[in-house]
Amino acid sequence: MLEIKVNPGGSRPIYRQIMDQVRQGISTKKLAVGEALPSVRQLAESLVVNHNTVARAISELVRDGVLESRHGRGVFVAKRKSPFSAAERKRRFNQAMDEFLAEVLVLDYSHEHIQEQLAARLVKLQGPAAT
Amino acid sequence: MLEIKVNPGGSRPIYRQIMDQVRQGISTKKLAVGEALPSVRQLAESLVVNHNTVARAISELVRDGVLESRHGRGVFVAKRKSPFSAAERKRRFNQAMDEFLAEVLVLDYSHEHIQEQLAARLVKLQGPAAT
Amino acid sequence: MLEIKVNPGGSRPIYRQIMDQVRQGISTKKLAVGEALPSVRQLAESLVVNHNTVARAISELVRDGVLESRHGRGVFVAKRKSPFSAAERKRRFNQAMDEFLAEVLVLDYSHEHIQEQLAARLVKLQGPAAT
Amino acid sequence: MLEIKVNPGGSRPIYRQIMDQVRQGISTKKLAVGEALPSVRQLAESLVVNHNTVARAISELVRDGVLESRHGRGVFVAKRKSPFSAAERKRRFNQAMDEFLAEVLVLDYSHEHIQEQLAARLVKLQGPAAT
DNA sequence: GTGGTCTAGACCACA
DNA sequence: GTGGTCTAGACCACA
Repeated sequence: MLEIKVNPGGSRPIYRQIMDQVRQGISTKKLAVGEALPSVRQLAESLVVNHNTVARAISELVRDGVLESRHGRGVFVAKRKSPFSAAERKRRFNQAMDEFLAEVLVLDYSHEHIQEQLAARLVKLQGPAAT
Repeated sequence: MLEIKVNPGGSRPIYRQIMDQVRQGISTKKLAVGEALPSVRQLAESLVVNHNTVARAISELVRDGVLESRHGRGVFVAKRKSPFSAAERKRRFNQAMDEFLAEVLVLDYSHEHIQEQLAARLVKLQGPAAT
Repeated sequence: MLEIKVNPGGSRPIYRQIMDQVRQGISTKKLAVGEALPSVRQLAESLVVNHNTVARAISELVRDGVLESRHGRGVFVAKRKSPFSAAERKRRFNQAMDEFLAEVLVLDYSHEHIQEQLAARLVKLQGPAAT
Repeated sequence: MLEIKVNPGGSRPIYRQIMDQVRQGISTKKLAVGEALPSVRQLAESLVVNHNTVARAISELVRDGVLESRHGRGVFVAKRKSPFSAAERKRRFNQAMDEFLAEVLVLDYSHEHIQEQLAARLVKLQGPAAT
């Protein structure tokens, strides 16, 4: 069961926060392939958010091939991989990197610190599974 | 003289691009403390950008204490240090990292690849300095 | 200037009808690369449709790389090509073909007729330009 | 005996998949006029599908005059011809073509490729018949 | 019950 | 002015 939390004040739109957390849930195996998500209305209620907002997050994840929707039945974690071409993946990667660096370089952290923090995060993602 | 470039296509707002580059110019000493910035109009013209957009960037930097405005004389680099509190820096850093990872993890790159790319980027930033 | 018409009764959702017509406008060169679209609100008014519906169509076209949005300025026809991998394009093509055939075979047209109709449509798309 | 297969993952509703296959069974004489269909419950079980879904498909086919229900006896293939008016057939055909082209044209395939693929598909359909 | 679409209307961010 | 997000609430389609 995936736990999602949403911060309505933040600068990141709510529907994106939901998308991010679903994707992270999948990356970290908290959500297994084929598993069903809570229904749109249930999620909306538990997040105290309008159902349209949840629906938007989910429908974009479906378009990205991360989820699969079966009308009348529910939404499931898809098995498909990234539907994007290598060029598009690179483009998105670079853009994300650009924005990250723009945001972070301004904060005057050392390059080492930035790299260590990234490494620490990635390790945490691989998970408590590792003993 | 600081060279600023602006990418109107990107998803990053133009006024933020300007702010970031001014801040980086100061960090990297391309802009010295006490140095004057070009006027809003000049900047706007050279960047091919609405002058309101430049004005907004400048006024937020003044508000943050990065720049100082002397009425009728122009805008100057302030002598204050990092304008963020430690807590604020950390918060910003973590948020930027969250967003970066959310974007990038779905692209099916390995963790090693992500780290290498970051390292490569950081090296390039120091780059031309190396003699 | 692109002319769009929408049929609110139809089984195809309005936002998809809009997407289809924008894409066709681009395919048939009625919309040039770099050209601006009418604003979301203007389009909504002329189609007698809520602005959210138009916004949805446009935002999905942006995600598909067909359009480019510049905040505060407008929406423009992008120059990017299909961002999808070859496998994904094939998958989408086959799915569209499946649905087309399922819909059409039931109507008892001859195979020749189906092919001729397709050919006729494709010719028409290339346009009145050909003399 | 007609073999029906249903793909629950696809975007096409299950009840429509069933309807289409019954119709095609009749066109291709796999289902003879007057022949009985399996009961709703049997069909539902063999397709691993909710019986309401099967019931819906059948009842719409009855409404369209493709099948005939004889109370207490079962459901039979009716002797009527194509249940669509010429105008209705044309309308459906054109709409299916519109949607197909809308999906497919953005995928950057050449017109030739699209036509070849269609031809190949149609050949395969006649296929196994060829002795 | 579950997903999908749409309107009306508000409010924010950017140029 | 222009795009973007969100809520409240309705109604439809599917299983």
